[in-house]
Amino acid sequence: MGVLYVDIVDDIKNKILNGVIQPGDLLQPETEMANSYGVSRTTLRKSFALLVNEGYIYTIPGKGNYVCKPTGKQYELQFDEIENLKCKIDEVSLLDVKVVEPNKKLMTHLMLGPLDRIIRIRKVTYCNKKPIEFIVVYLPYEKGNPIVEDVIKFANFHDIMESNRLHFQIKKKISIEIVKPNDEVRKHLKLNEEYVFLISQQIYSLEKNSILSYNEFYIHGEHITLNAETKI
Amino acid sequence: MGVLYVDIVDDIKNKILNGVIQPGDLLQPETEMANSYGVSRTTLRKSFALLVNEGYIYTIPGKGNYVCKPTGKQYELQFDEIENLKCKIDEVSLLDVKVVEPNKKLMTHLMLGPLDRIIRIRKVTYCNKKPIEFIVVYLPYEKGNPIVEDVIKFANFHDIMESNRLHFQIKKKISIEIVKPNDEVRKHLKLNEEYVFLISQQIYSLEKNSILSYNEFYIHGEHITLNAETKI
DNA sequence: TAGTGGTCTAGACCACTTC
DNA sequence: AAGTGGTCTAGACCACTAA
Repeated sequence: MGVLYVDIVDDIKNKILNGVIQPGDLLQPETEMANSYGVSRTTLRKSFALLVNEGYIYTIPGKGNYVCKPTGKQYELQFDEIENLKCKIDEVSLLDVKVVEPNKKLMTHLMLGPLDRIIRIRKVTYCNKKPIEFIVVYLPYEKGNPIVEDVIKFANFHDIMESNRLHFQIKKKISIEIVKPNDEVRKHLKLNEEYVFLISQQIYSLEKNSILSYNEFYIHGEHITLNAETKI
Repeated sequence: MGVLYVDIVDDIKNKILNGVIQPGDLLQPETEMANSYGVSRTTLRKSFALLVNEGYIYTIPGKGNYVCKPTGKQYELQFDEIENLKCKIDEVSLLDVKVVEPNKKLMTHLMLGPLDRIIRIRKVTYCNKKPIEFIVVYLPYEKGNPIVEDVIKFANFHDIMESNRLHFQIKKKISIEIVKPNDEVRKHLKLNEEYVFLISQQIYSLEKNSILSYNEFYIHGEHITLNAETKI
């Protein structure tokens, strides 16, 4: 007896849960169902929009609305190279900034050719005076690229984006692995035989349809836990 | 010149990107903005619904619509204990099924007391005849719990849910860590000194407001990469 | 051609915030 | 009391799917 469209959503959810409607089933036409609920088609469609959004049903124009088959594999993960660390950061220190030639991996991740040049920025994050994260940022070399300065100035990419009004126009992908770090990484993180989390991140500009940055975060396993949960 | 509400969405996105509207800004009232676009308030509200959904604006009833400050930390992650593995599974072998007493960790994760009993099911996943994943499933002990059989029968939880019509009524949380496995895990995975991914998973029943299961997946680092990306 | 969902309108009433 | 967003209606026209 609350809001109509919510009541309808709940009712349809229940019908799905109780097996009255099965995954794959075709629902009644909108007009018909609106009548049987005693609401306007507009209101019913608002309910359907919610159900689609939450993954309960899907629509094929000209055909009808169908009950989804459940997947339940989709999780939401929050990741920020600074805030996700378990401990409080003392310092993010800049190691070096250098123009490098691309190897195969970088050419792939930054979508560049062998003649392009890349700016590499390396940082180490300290926590209780111990190095726990080794960050490598690769940027396509462009004369006077303002992002380079920002990468040096700001600790995390989030702050860079906020400062730059690139805001909504970017897409990021990450992949999470365990790796045995090479000597370089081991030296900077003062590790012996431990394995580390490697989170590689690609940042796309939707506007220019190019890759803004490829980053690698090597994180001491003890200092990070990633948490994720399914939505609704 | 396409669909009206999409054009409006694009226009507002552009205004945000070009700084014409800034994060935190209050937008014109809906009625007013509908007039200036020359559309009905209903259509304008459809545009706003999309912008809210994609994280561009948010609404405070009685006050107005505001431009969001960007976060860009939210990723979507797909996880399934079987399908995410890099290699093809030969076999999922059942090690044992046992009623165990809860330790502190289990009491927390399953929200049980010290007198409750827990069913523990352990499995090993093989790939090219090598063990690569060690699975431990903990279920609250209930007489004739049908899930126990399903856990034994099905390889992954997804299939169990599909078989059980619990479908949409569950919520899952995972946390991802690197751990140095104990002797037990090391034995089953035939490991020496390697570290492993530990993915712990809690499965909630929204219906009964209880925890259906607590699972641990120990996965050989070489055989899994988790991928996630920001939405939109 | 008939049926389906997709878009859009103009107007009504409500609850909430602000003054 | 005035202004805001939240809900809801009844009806119109369109594009697509299917027989």
